[in-house]
Amino acid sequence: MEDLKLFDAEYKFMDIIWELEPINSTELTKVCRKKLGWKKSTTYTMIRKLSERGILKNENATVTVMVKREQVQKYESEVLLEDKFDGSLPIFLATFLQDKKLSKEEAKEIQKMIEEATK
Amino acid sequence: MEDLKLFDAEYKFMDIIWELEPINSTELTKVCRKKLGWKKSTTYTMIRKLSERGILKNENATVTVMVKREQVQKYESEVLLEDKFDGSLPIFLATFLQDKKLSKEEAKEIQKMIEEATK
DNA sequence: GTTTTTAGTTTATCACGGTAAACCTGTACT
DNA sequence: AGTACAGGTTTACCGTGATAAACTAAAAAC
Repeated sequence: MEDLKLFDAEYKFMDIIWELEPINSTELTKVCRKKLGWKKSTTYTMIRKLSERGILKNENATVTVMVKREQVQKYESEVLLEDKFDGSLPIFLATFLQDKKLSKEEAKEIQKMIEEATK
Repeated sequence: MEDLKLFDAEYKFMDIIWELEPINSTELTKVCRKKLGWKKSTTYTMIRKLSERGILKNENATVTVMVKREQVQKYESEVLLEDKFDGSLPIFLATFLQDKKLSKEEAKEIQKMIEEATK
């Protein structure tokens, strides 16, 4: 699979694209100038690098994504769990929930998801 | 609070220390040489940088940690959730659990933790 | 008393992520 | 014909994380 690891600047950039795609590339340079303070060439460099990796596509001056936000989120979660928590969701939760309180709604939502993921 | 963000090399290094601390610094250079392929000076550079940040301590040639593994794990989890999932545990879980199955034991464990974190 | 080892510090190199200047080509407008 | 702008590419600089060479000083071993 393509490498879904996004560096910080790449992620900030993708965040904009996920929100606005499909978007004209010149328009995108303007948004990035405003939101990230980037020069035009910086945006085009990013576009090129990310298309080389199959993360997005630039055709006829229109930028569209090849990889959905969720795929990246999932990938990042799995890497974190794998690297830092021995791949164990219970261990992750035990650590994460320390000193935290959940609302009844959140708890219910989660219980339901857990049930549905149980074989 | 001190900055708990650890870079990749720092984390690999801390992994060793969390396992072996308290450990003599010369001994540590040998372990790092073996497990990470590092030269002695690299290990000492790491020791110095991490002690400047209050992550560990080196006294009388004995290295001990000031920050437990769990604190870093928790910090990293919170940053990921905050940055990538809008700080929402349900959203995180919905994404993470896609195409995943949990064993009955895992599910039970998790249900219990959720209950206990509910006010 | 000389060599070896321990326990570091100072200083430097290198790779790479982040950012951009400079340049180029085509097209639309005047 | 000349200017303006869209839509890029080529090339490069800069900061910093990762790694280490070279040097030092004290203690231990011989």
